[in-house]
Amino acid sequence: MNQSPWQPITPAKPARAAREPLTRERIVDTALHLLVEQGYEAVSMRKVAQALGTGPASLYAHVANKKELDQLMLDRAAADMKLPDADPERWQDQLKEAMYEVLRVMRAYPGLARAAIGQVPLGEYAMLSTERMLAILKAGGVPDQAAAWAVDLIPLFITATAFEESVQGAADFAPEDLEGFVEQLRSYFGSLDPARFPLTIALAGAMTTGASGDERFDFGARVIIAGLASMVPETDA
Amino acid sequence: MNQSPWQPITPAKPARAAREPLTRERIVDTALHLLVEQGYEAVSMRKVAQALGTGPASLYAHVANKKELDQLMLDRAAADMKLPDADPERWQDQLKEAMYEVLRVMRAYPGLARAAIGQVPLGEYAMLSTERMLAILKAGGVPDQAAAWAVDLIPLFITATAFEESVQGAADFAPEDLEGFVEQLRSYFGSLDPARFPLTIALAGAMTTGASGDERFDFGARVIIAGLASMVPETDA
DNA sequence: TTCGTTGTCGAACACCGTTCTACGTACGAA
DNA sequence: TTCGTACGTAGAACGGTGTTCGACAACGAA
Repeated sequence: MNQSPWQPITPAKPARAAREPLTRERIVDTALHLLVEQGYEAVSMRKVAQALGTGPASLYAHVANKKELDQLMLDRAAADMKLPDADPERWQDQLKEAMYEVLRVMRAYPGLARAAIGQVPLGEYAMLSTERMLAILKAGGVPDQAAAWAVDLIPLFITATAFEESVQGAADFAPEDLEGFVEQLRSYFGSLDPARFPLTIALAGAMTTGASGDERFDFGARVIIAGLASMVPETDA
Repeated sequence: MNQSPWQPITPAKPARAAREPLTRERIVDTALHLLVEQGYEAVSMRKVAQALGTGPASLYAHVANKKELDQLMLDRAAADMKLPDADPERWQDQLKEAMYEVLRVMRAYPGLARAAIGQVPLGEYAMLSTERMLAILKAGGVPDQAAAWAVDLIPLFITATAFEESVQGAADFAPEDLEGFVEQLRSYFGSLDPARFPLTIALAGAMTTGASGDERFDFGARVIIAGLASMVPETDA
């Protein structure tokens, strides 16, 4: 403003020096903020850059690519997870608590599951969660190999659940239409050919139960925990 | 060729009438072929149209959008699944067979899991698979509600597994590098801070076992089947 | 002070799904 | 047989994506 407009001596001193510099941390912060605010679709390199007042190319000095940014967001989110200390007396309850806690964080960052699925979580916080889950399993007497695979299976289940929810959440219909959709589904099941789909028809009600809420997730958690419990070698007690 | 080039009487009669017309079936065929040949990334509306010798806009007369095309591919693939007839004596074995069969088809169409996850499979063939799986579960005495949720949980697990594999398959490193990657992973686990990651270090070997092959999947299948078995109410026998 | 390294960032590339719109062709009605 | 219309075709374009290029500016070391 106070400079001659016809002779741009150092063109406006872009006020960039005044602004705090771009860092990996600020980028992840902004990305997560965008994720919480507007969902996973909104987290594009362009939108993150725009939110930071710059162009997309600038991000690549701090982040290798979008996938790495996803991983960084994931690990930042993993820091929110508070898993219980292992208590041999209640390992099954604790395992379920832990599963709900992971799901809670996944839900807090809708769409993050999309980044998490199929990626080995190597971030520090994610690995701390794994460590705690291993402790619970070992406290319960689950054999080493089973425990090792379980800490792969359990996040897989939770992530897939969260992914599913995020897909449905990102779909066109609003959550309040969900009940109507389920109703539609149930009547569709009921209208099938009874000769070919007898069980689907008979169980139409059961299959469409628990579309919202945690009933389905809780069932999966129970199945997994019971399955793991069956692998604990019998000792005394 | 045999027409005067300077006076295009009926401009070349675009040989389009000679070509068989576009149909939904041909589109799905081409898309699946592309999927098998080049992976999920290659299945774009543009590439499918190009393979059919036309432009992307033409597809929209037969297919609502990409998502519907994904669903159609999925159901076509589901037609390949051959699930066993229910036999009460061997329901657990049969359930595992069924799970492997679904996985086999998912693997035959790499990346299809990406389309399947989070979608209620309503196609005819997909629902026939569900029906057969319900039959196996009911033959085993699994309660109705558990069976109904199980036919949701089981495909979720399989799809997530296939998804994971397709992500790793689409990654930069070739499958032959996988062993090296696993080795790297193991040594990374081993180099962690023993005070904070004692179990991760102790189980580094177990956690990196079965990266390729079916060991991990088999474990998941065993856990789920055992968990379901524990829900079968005890009767005689 | 000069040099070289490093972060910044507008522009561009090659894609993507989808829509608009003009154009032919084919078919039913007159 | 002719006409009108409705429908499938498809080029072009819109707005979006991740990523790369290359010019530029800022700063620390020599």
